[in-house]
Amino acid sequence: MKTSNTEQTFDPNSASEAAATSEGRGTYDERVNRILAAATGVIARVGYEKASMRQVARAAGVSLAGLYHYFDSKEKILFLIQFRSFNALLTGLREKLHHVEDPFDQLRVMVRNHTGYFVANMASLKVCSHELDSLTDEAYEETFAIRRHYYEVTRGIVDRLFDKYAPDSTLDRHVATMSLFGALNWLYRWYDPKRGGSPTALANQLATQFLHGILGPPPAPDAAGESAPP
Amino acid sequence: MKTSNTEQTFDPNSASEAAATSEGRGTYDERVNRILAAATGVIARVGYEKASMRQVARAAGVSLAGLYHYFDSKEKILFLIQFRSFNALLTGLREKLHHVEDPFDQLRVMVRNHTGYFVANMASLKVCSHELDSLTDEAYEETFAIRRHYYEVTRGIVDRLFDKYAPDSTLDRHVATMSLFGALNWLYRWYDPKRGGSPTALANQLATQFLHGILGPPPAPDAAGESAPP
DNA sequence: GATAAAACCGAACGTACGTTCGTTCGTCTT
DNA sequence: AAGACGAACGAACGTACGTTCGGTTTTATC
Repeated sequence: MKTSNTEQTFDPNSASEAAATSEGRGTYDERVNRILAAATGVIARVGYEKASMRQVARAAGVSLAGLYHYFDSKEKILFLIQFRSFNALLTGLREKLHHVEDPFDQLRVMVRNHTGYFVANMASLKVCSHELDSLTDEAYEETFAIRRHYYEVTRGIVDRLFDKYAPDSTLDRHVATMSLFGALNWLYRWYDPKRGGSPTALANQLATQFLHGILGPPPAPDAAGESAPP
Repeated sequence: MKTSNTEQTFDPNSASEAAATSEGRGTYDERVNRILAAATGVIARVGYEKASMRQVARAAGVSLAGLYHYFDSKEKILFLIQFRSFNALLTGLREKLHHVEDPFDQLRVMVRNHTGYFVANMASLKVCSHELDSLTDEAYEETFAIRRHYYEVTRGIVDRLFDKYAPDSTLDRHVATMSLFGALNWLYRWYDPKRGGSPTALANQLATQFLHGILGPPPAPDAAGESAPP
């Protein structure tokens, strides 16, 4: 009995209860993941609306009807791709933030986490950045909720940055946060891991630009000792 | 005889030779522009692939067949929307740059030009930012060429900024330029003119963040007199 | 008011899509 | 050996799409 995908709900927990019911070629979860990976590639290349289930089936090495044995619908495939990516981004970020205190370092952790996941899963994050509005109803609401959590965690870092290092700044914090997301979510349009610099250099530069951008030139060499970042 | 749209080429010059051959409801060009505006709204709302010619025709107040009297194909409609927007962005920027010398001010001009055109034509720029890869062959090449020119003008400003104010910076100038485009092209995802601040405040903040971001804190209060922006 | 061109439209054509149906083939369990 | 179930597939269904065709109405010119 398969637990999640053949049901009608949008519960994205994908682990089967039984570990390996059939070993024809990998477990059930492994076959799901392989098909999802193929679908991610196709959707990233041609876009969700233009990607046909026949294309996905061919790329995954199954028949068109076989595809529907694993997924209820085309939208469910997109939902799973997005939900898993956003979830990985968010939980990865929350874990890494536990070990860091200063908002200056937290911002660097956030940028490194995002670019790191991007470089390791370029197709997935392209689909996440480009197909934000392709889901409908509950599937949309559910991914939207995670994205809002991701925003709020990031916004919290930005708030603490302003409060600690630039409490008198007139910059709008929402605009600042969204400009950071813009720089990050635009990566899929131009970054080429073969030609661009190393992922770490990319993350460092994006974080540095953002930090200098909102903290600006130090007010003047006269204030108290807590005005300069460590 | 109509000059451009009914031909098979992708020449986007839209001015008819005869000023007003028909006055039923506006000139030929006015009718073309009204249909294009309606198409822009539909494509911005539901996406290019999902937008049907029937939907566009209904929004424009013409029949499905009547639509094909003005445009050869669906792709040509998207091409015209993108070509005209990119062209307006680029020529507007080039004009405004003529009166400005310092790269610091030039960058502010660029950001103001882009955000200003965005706020005045939100649907068009959403289509331009989101449907970059929906054109094929010559239509794609032609819009790609303008986008490259737009990049090169902006990159020139960034280069002069670095050369004049931060010649020893280790930041990658391509990454810096693309992060600026990311912040600008992501606007359509979140900026709401009713709730967000004024467009000028938005432009000022984005320009300030970018300038401080790449110029960083002044190296130290010991260098020569040309290290601080005017 | 006749004539020609432009403007416009209802109806259809062919195709590709997402999804479903009925069935077969193995492989477990009993 | 029998039964049950997961995995997989070929073929089809209904629909919506982009585009075209043949014709009618409107407008401009003489």
